[in-house]
Amino acid sequence: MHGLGHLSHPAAAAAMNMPSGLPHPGLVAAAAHHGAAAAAAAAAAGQVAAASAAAAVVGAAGLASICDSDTDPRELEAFAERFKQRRIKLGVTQADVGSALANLKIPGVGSLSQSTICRFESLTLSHNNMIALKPILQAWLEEAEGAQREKMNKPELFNGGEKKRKRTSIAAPEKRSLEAYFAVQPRPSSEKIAAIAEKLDLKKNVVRVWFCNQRQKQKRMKFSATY
DNA sequence: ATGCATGAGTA
DNA sequence: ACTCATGCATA
Repeated sequence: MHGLGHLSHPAAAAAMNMPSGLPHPGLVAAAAHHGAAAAAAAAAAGQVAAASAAAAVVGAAGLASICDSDTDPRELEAFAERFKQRRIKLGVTQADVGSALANLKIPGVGSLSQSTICRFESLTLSHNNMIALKPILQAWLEEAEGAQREKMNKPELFNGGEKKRKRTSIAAPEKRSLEAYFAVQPRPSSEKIAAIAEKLDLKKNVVRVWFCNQRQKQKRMKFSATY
């Protein structure tokens, strides 16, 4: 219901889909989308992209490593932990941080959900996503600690007769089967998906999305070796 | 904290 | 039809 402008940026757009499989990309790719939150990621991605571009210029052809501390997994991990620690010290919840980001008047930066803050702290986001969010959360942390006496508010009360989204739950047996299929073929064809769906008596779309989410999981910082 | 889902951007 | 960032709903 609330509208924060959308942004379009060639830099981020040009590096959207990563060439999975080849020598790991030290590039920054991030996408913008979703309402207000979209703008946030967009801005962050833009900044990082610019920085990477500058550093990339050095490596002519053969080299492709970015020794930037901001992209170093260890640095991110350390920051995430420090962040959580200090956040708790401030007596602020993950949800609070998320909404407070909007009050931080960074151009194009809106609010984020409790889910995203949680995932940032637990490193269960993609490496690129972590890099994009770090500067934003760091800015919030500094401001929050600086004005530790201020008050925070988030009077967002709006309601109507909106239909609640239902979360379909896949039973354990079916889930095990899916995992088995995934181990053999992480990217089944549409036909294969249809077959699996029928066999497990699940909607084809549910199966398709399950595979998509499973692939994303593998790319999360915490479990991916492809930093 | 995490499962299933959406939507923009890309190919 | 996929990837990727992100979120609602829920355990």
